[in-house]
Amino acid sequence: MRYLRTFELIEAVVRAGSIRKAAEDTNLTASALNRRIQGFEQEFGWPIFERLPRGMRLNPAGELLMQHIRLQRTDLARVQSQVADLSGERRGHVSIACSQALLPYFLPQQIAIYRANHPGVTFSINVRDRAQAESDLATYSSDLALVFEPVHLVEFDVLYALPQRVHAVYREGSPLGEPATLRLRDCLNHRLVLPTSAYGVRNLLQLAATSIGRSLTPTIETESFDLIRHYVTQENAVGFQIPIGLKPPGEAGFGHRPLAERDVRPGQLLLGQMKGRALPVASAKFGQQLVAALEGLAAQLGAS
Amino acid sequence: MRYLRTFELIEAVVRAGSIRKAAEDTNLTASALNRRIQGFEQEFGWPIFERLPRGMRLNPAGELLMQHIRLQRTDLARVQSQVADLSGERRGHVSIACSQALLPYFLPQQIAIYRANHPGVTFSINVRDRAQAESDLATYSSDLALVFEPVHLVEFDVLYALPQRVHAVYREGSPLGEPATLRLRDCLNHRLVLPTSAYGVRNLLQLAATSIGRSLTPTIETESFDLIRHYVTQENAVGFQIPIGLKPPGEAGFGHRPLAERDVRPGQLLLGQMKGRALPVASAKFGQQLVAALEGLAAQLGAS
DNA sequence: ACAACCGGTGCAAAAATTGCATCGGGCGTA
DNA sequence: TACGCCCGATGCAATTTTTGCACCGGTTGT
Repeated sequence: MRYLRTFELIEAVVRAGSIRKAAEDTNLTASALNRRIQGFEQEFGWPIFERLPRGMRLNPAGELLMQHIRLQRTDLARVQSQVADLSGERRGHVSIACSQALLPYFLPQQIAIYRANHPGVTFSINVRDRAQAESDLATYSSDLALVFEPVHLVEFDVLYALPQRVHAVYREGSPLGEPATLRLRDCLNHRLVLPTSAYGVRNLLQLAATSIGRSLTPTIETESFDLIRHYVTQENAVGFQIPIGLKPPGEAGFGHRPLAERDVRPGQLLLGQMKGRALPVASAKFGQQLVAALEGLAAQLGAS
Repeated sequence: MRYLRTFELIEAVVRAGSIRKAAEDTNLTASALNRRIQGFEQEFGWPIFERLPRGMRLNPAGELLMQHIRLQRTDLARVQSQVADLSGERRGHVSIACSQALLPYFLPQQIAIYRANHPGVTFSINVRDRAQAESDLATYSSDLALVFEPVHLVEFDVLYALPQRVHAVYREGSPLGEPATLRLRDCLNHRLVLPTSAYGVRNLLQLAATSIGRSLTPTIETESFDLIRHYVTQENAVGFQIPIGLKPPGEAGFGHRPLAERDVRPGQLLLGQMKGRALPVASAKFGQQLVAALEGLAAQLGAS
């Protein structure tokens, strides 16, 4: 869009940190770029950049303007998507920020189902921890977020909440599979493979451990849920996951079962979008599908 | 704003209904304007106008685009207002859609109070019936709406709700001033001066009359609340108003008192904005002041 | 002291926008 | 049926805007 060019240039300067570098990125001369920025500031009424000896940085007015630019861009995308929809084109793009737990089974399956009906729709899956996922929504980098135990919840519109108990993950044959109820204290006597504190599972465990006067001393701390799952098959250790990322115990290749609810409270897997935002058609519909799928899981849990 | 020029031109064409007329309004040639529209449509990807033998009309895609244009415009205004605010300028503009009942005393007083603290702020007061007020919000023509008994309430964010009983208005000395409680049936035996059915007061009365098996046959039906108030001093008739638009009975120059609640249910005077919208600083602050003022009135009613 | 950046500016070349003249087509009226 | 009127569209030249080039003054780090 030609008329958005000025905004693109402003964003380029923000990214590059200086006019000269941004000029290279945008195939323009520093002088031309400089004058467009100056021209915009004059029209806008206030400077939007601080001029530093080493380049340009947004001032507070500029930060406010950037919000506007982002909103403007995504709202245009929404309009175009709606227009495409009413033209019967059924194409579009879905951008979703999600926790790692959704990657192995849930999301691939849901995306495949959706794309079977709408082959013209493309997807971005942005793997984020729970704080990042929310800032993704706030900056319009993602349309939807599917995260476990988000942090802030302001500006976050919850579309669906699915309770998830924390599961312990262990090598088949481990004594952890034996007792009728799995208690946290039993797990803590094993070697621990834990996600970092950016993740909700760690957070829930931390709270639970503290309340029984224990501390969490992980043997392995990692950002990769995949590694947690696979490590417990190598060494006699215990990891923790939420069940949506796990196959049933029989098929998984390792054992897993929920921790007692009185020890570790269940967390919530939340599907949400940015508050008050009108989503592009494709994202809105995919969101509806996810809600239906999560409702199905909840019903299944309730039954079993 | 230079980069919004294309949008201005599109709006001019929408208003004028044809390129040639819009060209005159915008001091452009029909040819230049035509090519800008065509250029935009090409960039946008779809035509936004239907070409009729007698001119241009928006197609559905164009209607969607207009929403975007309006949002874009008002969001820019919000940013500029916020920037002005952080520059300490304390200027801005407040646009409010309101019922006639607010015009005589309430709004003038509130605006004066606000302007005493912020002389740089200007106001638009758009007098609207309750349906129009909501569409004003939806098209971003007004930032706030202060209306009695709105119709839809979707897309409407209620900032404050003040219950208002319907008052009968009558000439001083009228027998209506006498009974301990004023019943609707007593009023209906008088000549009636009623607002049209676009207004909430009429609506409440209609419901009440129907439920006691009576019908409303106005002697005078008008859109002017001012006329209602003044007419009852001329002829021995009864009008109806909400108290926020009336001085106390002693000072008003005519009598007024509430109808029995069991006859006519109280309506609600609602202060609201469009759902999910971030208001310009000046409007948001004026909204806060109105909330405080309405709370004051509610406390006063509760006490008396 | 010097090189390497930075943003800003005068001036001419390049590119986009605009105005003018004109075309073809639908619609109402005679 | 014919005519005038108003509509949007387009080729071409004039005009305005944007851009590139060369260069200035200033700060930072070596």
